[in-house]
Amino acid sequence: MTDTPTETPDTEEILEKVYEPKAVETKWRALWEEHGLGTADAMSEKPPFTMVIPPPNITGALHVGHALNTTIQDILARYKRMKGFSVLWLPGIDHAGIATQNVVERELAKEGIDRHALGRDAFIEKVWEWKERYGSTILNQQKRLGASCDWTRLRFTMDEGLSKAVREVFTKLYKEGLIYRGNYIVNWCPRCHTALSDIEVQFEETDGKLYYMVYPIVDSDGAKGGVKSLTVATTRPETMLGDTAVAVNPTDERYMDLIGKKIKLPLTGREIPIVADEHVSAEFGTGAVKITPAHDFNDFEIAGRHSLESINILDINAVLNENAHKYEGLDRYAGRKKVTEDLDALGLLEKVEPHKIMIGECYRCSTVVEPRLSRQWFVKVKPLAGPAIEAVENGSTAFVPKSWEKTYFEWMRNIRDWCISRQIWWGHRIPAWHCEECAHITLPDGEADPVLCDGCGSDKIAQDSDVLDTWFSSALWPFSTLGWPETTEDLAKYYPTSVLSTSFDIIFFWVARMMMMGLKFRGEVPFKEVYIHALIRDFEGKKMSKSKGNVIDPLIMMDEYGTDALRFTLAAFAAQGRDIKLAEERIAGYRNFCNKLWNLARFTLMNVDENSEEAGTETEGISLADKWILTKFADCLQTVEEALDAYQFDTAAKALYSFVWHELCDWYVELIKPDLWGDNGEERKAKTAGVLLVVLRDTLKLLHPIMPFITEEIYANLPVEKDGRGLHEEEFPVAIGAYPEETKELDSIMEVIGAIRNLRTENNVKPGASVESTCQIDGAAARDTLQRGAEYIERLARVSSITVTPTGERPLDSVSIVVSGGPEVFISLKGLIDVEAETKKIEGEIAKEIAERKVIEGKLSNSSFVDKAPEAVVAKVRARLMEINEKIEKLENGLERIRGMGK
RNA sequence: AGGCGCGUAGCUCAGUGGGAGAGCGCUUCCCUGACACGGAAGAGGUCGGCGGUUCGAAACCGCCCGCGCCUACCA
Repeated sequence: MTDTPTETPDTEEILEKVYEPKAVETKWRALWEEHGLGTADAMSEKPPFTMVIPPPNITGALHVGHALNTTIQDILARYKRMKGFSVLWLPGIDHAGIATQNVVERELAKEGIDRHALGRDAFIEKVWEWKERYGSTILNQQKRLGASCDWTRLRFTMDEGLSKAVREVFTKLYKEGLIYRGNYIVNWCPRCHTALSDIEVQFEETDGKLYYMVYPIVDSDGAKGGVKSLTVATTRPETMLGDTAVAVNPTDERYMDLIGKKIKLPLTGREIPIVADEHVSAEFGTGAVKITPAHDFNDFEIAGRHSLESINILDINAVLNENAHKYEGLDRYAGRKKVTEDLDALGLLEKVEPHKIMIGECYRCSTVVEPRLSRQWFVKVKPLAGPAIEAVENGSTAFVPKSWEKTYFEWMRNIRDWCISRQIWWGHRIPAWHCEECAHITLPDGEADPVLCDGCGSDKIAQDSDVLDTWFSSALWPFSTLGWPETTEDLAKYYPTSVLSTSFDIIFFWVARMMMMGLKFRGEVPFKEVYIHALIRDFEGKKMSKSKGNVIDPLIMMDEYGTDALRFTLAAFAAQGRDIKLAEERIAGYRNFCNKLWNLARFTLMNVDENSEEAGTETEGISLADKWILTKFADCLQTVEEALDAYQFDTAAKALYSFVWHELCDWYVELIKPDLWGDNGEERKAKTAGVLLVVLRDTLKLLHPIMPFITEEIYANLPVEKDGRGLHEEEFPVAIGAYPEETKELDSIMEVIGAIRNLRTENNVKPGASVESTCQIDGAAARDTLQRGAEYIERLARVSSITVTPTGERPLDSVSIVVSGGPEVFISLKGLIDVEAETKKIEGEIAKEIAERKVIEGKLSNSSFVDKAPEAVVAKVRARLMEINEKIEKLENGLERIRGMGK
């Protein structure tokens, strides 16, 4: 390939022809870590910028939602670092109690081991072993994305420090009466064998049935009209075994006389009362509701109001228990079948109708949850929610986009007590000790576990066997990770955090709870802003899920297209307030962009040397094209900066894309090639090479937060002063200069180039052939501009000669285009003109312009427009009218001449 | 049922009171000394519908239609 080794090295030796991300990414990941890129310095004088990563589930693997959120945070972290902040981006993972326990139990099951046989301590040891082996998977995947977290401050919710925070918070809340224990109905997962909080249940609309069951009334003779029975409607007939009442609305005339009477419950023979309750809707079903307090949330509340008994008919597996008598041992669905069959046989099943119902499923294992009565720990949330609501109302914490505040308020204002106990082993064990002798609950005072009962002094106390909801520890994340409850430098420097980036579905689980805990225990909001990013869906707008098989795996995408391409895609689609429909072609498109940038760098390296940077920094004597690109760069810089400050990642990405591809590559590089080849002297060559280098250097800085790998690699190859710094350590660039007048000039020259190119294509001129061109325009200044651009026009439009004249005779054998507000542009075709086509084209043009003129004239003849619209607008419209008139005149002249040629 | 959001070029989406835009796809031509993961030139839209406000509406307001999501105790 290289045959002239004595000359400047062949470009192939500098950079590959096509960008190959793999090696570059591996190299820079290692170097960044070596350089301590993300390591924060709490002693720094710089202002702090803090983010805590939403800790991913330790059992998880990176999905495209993580990839988006990690990318967003990394863009912010790198941007803020370059802007001079002391950035702490703190990474971590949560212990995911239920999910992790499930995973480890499944592993053990393969070896035929049950956790109960193993025992609690041994099992937990197994979980830690598992964590050591697999727990870093997702962290490594985040590193692969380029995440510039402070990996020296990595935290895990089960760390000693964080566990200390959990115990401190639990104890304090209990002592203040904000944590209590009680027997309530909760969501129960019959597969995970634990209680779940309200929001851990996901509702799915399902095709269910509404069963109408006949309940005989005891002593019906006394009732008016001799009513002998009552029909109730239910979606869960099997629960009738646990019915303890039937309720009707007190104002429902159909049933008024029955209130206070009794039902003889079929199949069991129990007698239960008919009660009146406001909650019952007379319109739905039959207006009479069976009440099963142990297995329905509403029924539980109604039971409370009427002091009804609760009969639990299901065990922890949702299998009917001894209270279900002869149905004992059937699971809930088999029980349903048998109960309905038996009722039907007795003639007590009136009818069955199809009915849509919302069924709750466990968010970890999708098993249908069972409302179940049990003793659990709860956080009394209302007193904590108040300040958390206020903090958002008064702007201490702001949501971006703001519309999410409504969701937050909605939930916070209707919040119910939070069930925090879980009947599993993996997690923070509840720091409460029960006394065998007096039933008193003893809490630790300090770090040591209590040994004696606070109440009676007995030493027969045992720690509660439940663990806390994982989200309980997550709620402390913004301050527990900084060292709380110790007083630390990190806490002083970096709390409250600056922004939390997360997805909307986590507002309830996490954001709201962090707000409550942060305010309660730090007296300050945990973050000043909450950026709610988009949800990623597949190309059809469906939620991605493994079962649908429509997931886009970010790891595969990184393999195939490069990490920068994936990151850029995610940024470019991260418009606020809208879901992202992601398709693989998008990523391929931005892979091409990476390659474009790469080749721009190759081109630059071929044309610059170690003196170029200095030459480019001094703007004296630079060319029209140089001034143009510096101006466009300044515009791009401003757009990117404003966009990133406002979390408009799509705007930033698109501005960069269009600047690099269309302005830098398509125009500037093409314009300056003759300069770089020395056609216009050595001085010009050196100057332009300088501007090219400096613009590329600063463009890399702008791009770096979004595409860290490729920009770092190119930057390392540029002959610019680095002082041993990598791009990630550089400051964000500032504009070198802006030249609006010259930029306008070159823009108008480009329009002429566009016009000539258009004429060439329309008239089938071979791409290689040169043509003669004439530009006619009145006004010396306009002609000067074109004259100054003559070289550019000749080169980029392949014109052999260009003549600039005032408006006048049409050149022989030519076709033309009128540039609005610019010249009439001709190219000569020497007898190759298709007169008919040309005539048609011009006629079409004229028709279009006349139509527009009509609209504009209409505006101007409307006195209220002229009077009321701002002057600038009216002036603009007037100028436009002149432009159009001029254009029409030229077109008409042209048409006349063309017609003459046809004869 | 309530809340939020969306409906702009074939597809994905910007635009949010004064001349309809981008990317991808498509058509035609071109391997010109950074790049075919490329270059040049094009075609393509009653801005969901109907009313209203305004000199002026894709944008603001109201209603309607369609779609999505979240919340909810109609069993």
